[in-house]
Amino acid sequence: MVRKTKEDAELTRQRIIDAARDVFLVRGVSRTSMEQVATQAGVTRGAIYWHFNNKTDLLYALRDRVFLPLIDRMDDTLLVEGSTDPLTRIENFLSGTIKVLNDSIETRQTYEIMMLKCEYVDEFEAVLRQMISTCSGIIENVRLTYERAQVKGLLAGDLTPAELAMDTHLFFSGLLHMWVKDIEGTQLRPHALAMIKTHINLRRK
Amino acid sequence: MVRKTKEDAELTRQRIIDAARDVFLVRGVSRTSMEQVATQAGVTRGAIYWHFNNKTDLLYALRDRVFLPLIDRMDDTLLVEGSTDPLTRIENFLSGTIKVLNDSIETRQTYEIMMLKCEYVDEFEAVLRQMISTCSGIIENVRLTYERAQVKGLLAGDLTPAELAMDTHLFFSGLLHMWVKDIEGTQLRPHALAMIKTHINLRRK
DNA sequence: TATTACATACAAACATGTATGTATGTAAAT
DNA sequence: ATTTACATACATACATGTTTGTATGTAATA
Repeated sequence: MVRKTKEDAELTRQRIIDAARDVFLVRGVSRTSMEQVATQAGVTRGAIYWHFNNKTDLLYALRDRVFLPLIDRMDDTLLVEGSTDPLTRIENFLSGTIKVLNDSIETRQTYEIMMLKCEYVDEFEAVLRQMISTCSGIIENVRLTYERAQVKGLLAGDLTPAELAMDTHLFFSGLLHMWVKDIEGTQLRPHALAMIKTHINLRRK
Repeated sequence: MVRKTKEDAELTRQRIIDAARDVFLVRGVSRTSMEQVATQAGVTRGAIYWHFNNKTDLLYALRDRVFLPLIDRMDDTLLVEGSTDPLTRIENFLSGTIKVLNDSIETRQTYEIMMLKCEYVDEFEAVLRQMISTCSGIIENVRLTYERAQVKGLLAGDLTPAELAMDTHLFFSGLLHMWVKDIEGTQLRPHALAMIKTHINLRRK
């Protein structure tokens, strides 16, 4: 039994998180035992319990590693006025998220676990509430961006930015769910970016 | 131990399904033991195993009781030409599903269990595949209905019926997910019908 | 030396599926 | 109409296994 440096301990911790992700993906969170995670990580259960209080904490760590960077990215894409028009900024925000899903297997798998492989009961219901709260933030940012588009005369039809933002949010929420469910990546994934473009074009004058 | 008539046995079976739904909703499918379902149903585990092979079969029964009628309803609303125009038929199909969710606690709870309280692993992955297959059928029916709307000159913009059908499907998929997640029914549920109307209006000339 | 980052051992609880027991329904024979 | 044989619809008991969390041990770091 070899004690480690702090850096080594952190590597062990990350290795445990990676292992959890692998096993959660196959077995689902509830049916995964801590022994299985330990085996996958090449440590013992004692090590897991040193780093994490329980399975839920492990799942939190897994989730935070992926979702926090995504949320940080959101403000950059939507609210920072650059050379692109507001509608293109919304499109870039949506397609950027799809690109991250395409590029990062970690992100992809974490989404899949959160959407299809865990049950929102007990202490985990709070996570659902957080997700809904994050959605409210996103909707607000999209609404603000649609307002900018309206001011610039870019919007078709006579719907309000709030209505458009809600419609877009529901569209994108559905897209994410269907994207994740397209496990073999043949039915929806190849078309996701085109669908986003279509969606934005539907509201462009 | 009193043996029952066939009719009584069927009542026992339905009572077990109802009990399972109640317990699954609170504890999640995986964390629910068959003993808990038995207690809730007022029978013993032996009775459950008489009627169902295992927990997965019980979950199938629960699901089928709700989803089969919904799927049957689909063709009626979309494909049967009545006095209403095709866009209104799409709107009625979408809002009709929301109305069923509002009116039937059983439907509502089953959706919640299927979306938030179970993990799609092992034998249950097949259910996910079935759901995706059902979605394809819905998309096709919506596309056909959008085509009818196009022939009648009701569509705004220059998108194809296939593109519109896909956008609508993703919107509605997102709406269902967010609707189900609005557990306290205060954030999205009161506005769902209006959002559907908005969505359809966005494509009406 | 004290603390850390683990590994190993212990204790307890729970859950599943199956075997067996039992009372009653049902159809057929008398 | 009564009796019998069988099947049914459960309840109870059995057998087995797994999993969790915690206590304790241990080598290395700080």
